[in-house]
Parts: sequence; structure tokens; C-alpha cells
Amino acid sequence: MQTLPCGRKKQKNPPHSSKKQESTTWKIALNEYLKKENLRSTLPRERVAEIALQRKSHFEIQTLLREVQLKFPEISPATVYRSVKTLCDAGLLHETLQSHTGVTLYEAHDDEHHDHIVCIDCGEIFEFHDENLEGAQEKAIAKLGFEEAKHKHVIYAKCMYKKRSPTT
Amino acid sequence: MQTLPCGRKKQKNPPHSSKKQESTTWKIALNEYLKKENLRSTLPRERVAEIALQRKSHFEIQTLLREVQLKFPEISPATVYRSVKTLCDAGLLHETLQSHTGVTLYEAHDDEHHDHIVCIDCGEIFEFHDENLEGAQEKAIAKLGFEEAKHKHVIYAKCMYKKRSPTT
DNA sequence: ATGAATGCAAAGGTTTTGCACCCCC
DNA sequence: GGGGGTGCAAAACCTTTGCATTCAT
Repeated sequence: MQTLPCGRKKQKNPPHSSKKQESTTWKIALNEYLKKENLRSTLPRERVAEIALQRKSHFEIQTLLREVQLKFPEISPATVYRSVKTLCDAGLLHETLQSHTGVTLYEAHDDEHHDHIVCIDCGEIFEFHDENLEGAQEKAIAKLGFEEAKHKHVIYAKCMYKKRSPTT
Repeated sequence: MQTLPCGRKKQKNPPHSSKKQESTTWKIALNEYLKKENLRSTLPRERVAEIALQRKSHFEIQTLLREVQLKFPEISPATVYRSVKTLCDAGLLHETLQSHTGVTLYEAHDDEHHDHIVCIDCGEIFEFHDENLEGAQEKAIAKLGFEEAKHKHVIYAKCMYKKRSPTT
């Protein structure tokens, strides 16, 4: 979750939420998936999962890769890539969108739907949800004959962080 | 420009439009830009520009690269990449969005603003413009404190091409 | 013990860069 | 003739793959 453009923090996990429970939820889900698919639960994969899933916002695989390498140098890049793939298959992670530089970003799966605004200046990504916009979009899609479907809605705009820069 | 989801063709350049004039417009703009920046107008760059700018819809740089290599084997990949960069700087081309496979797409600059729908099944890209949606989006952005700005709006949805596929 | 998972290194694919040469202005 | 542009090849990067080994079940 990102800082809102106005500078305030949007608290996704207020101080007294049931955070601890959350952090084990994915382990259960992961193991369920692994069992179902006759895959095995291993330490390297769990570590990658841990690091990937505790990230609250969008990350690129390179960032994850570096963090894993830092904390667990013995885990190879190949394993990170393979684990991310598995986590996507398991539905715990999904590709969200491309950053303003064109890199694929991942995000922990979240049941509440949200759209994204990517700042074309600073690259910051903001999540938001707007009923009116959802409605208008649905209508527009329907008018064009598209089937109702999940959508990723990404708006590239300018946040106000850089407002100060004068004429640069 | 793409086939509309309903199967009809949307004709962007009807048979008797002033197509010829269009095809030289970019040369003028390009040369203006080059002059302004003290750059030189050269044949390889012009050829890349020609091929890139005559494409009516979205293309990936790899496709362009292959087409250039095919028509002008003497032009090196490096030149293609460099030319695309220059054309972007000149405002004649711009990165549009990512394809459903995550590759950056380019598009010839077009004054009329449009949004994109990417079909998550077949990858087909459709352009559209919807006033209501634009309005709702502007409001949503404003509410979040974002500065009015150009936006790229990409919706990933399902078109109906694959409706026939039964249970695959 | 069986086969999935891993680490390593090599391969693959795309884009960038260094450099000598070329050619536009 | 000066400096931008080009082609070539090498380098840089990121990701995937093959294979022997390890390890979960």
C-alpha cells in the first residue's frame, strides 16, 4: 500500500488488526495447493514465499531477487523465478501491471478489487477504488460488446510530488 | 486500428481519404525536430521511421526490428533501437502500453485521444473512446488529489472471440 | 526409493555500448 | 572537417534450461 498523493498514509493494516493471523494464512493456502498438486513443501520455496508475500505493495521480480539473495545467499535465482511461478499458479501472487519503466510487477493476491494509478513522473503506484469509475467502465465495455470480466485498470497520471520542480 | 469485437471492421482510412498527404506529414515533423536539435537526417533513420510510422496500430519493437531487417538487411539492430528512441523523443512515436504478454508496445502518435482494451484471452488490442468513462476517471483522479494530466488508460478484459471454445 | 526441488552453470534472447569508419551539414 | 550516425561485435542483463545432486514424502 502506498502513501496517498496528499501525503497522508492510507492504513491498510491499522495497529490492532489481526495481522499475525494473516501472516500464516498464506502458508496454509500454499500447503493446500502443494498437496493438491502433489508438490512438496520445501524451505527455499517457503522463504521466497515469505519475502514475496509480506510485501504489501507492488514489486518487481528483480527487487525480490535481490532481497532473497541478500537474506539467503544460498538460494539461487533459478529457484526464485521458479517459486514465483509456483506462487502465481497457487493464486497467492499475481502479475499486476507494468511499472512506468515497463517492468512486470507482482502483487500478493488480495480479495478486494482495486485499480491502479501509476505516476508517470515518479513511478509511484497508488491503489484506489471508485464505484462511479467502475460503473462507467463496465458500461463502456458492455457497449463495445465485451464480455464481463475481471479487469486490470491502470491509469497513468501525474501525482503532485513533483509539483515543486519549477522549469527543469 | 483493430477489428471491432463484433467482427466488423472499423475503417480508419476509408478508400478515398487523403492518405498520401498523411504519409509525408511525419517527414516534415521529423525534419523539424532534427533541425531543432541539431541532429542530422539520414537514410537509415528515415527508413526505420517510415516502417514504424506507417503501422496503423500497436507494434512491438521486435516486430519492427524483424521487418526492418527483412527489407533493409544492412540496417543494424542498434540503429533500429536508436531510431525508435529518437522518434519517441520527437513525439512521433510513443510507448503505448504492455501487451498481454508484458512486452512494451509502440504506437504512432495520434492526436485523437483514445483508451485501450487488451483482451486477456487473445491479446487483441482495441481502441475506444468513451466520454462518460473519461469523465468518471477525471473525477476519480481529482478526488485523489492528482494533477490533471494526460493518461494512458488500459483495460484488460475479455473480448468475445473465444466464446465458442467450450471447456478447453 | 521415487521423483520433485535445488544449485550451478550454461544457454537464450533482448537491448545497450564501445569504437572505428562514414557521411551529412 | 567536425561531429553526429552507423554497423559490427562485444558486453550487459534478465530469464530459462539441463543436469547432477539433494531432499521431502
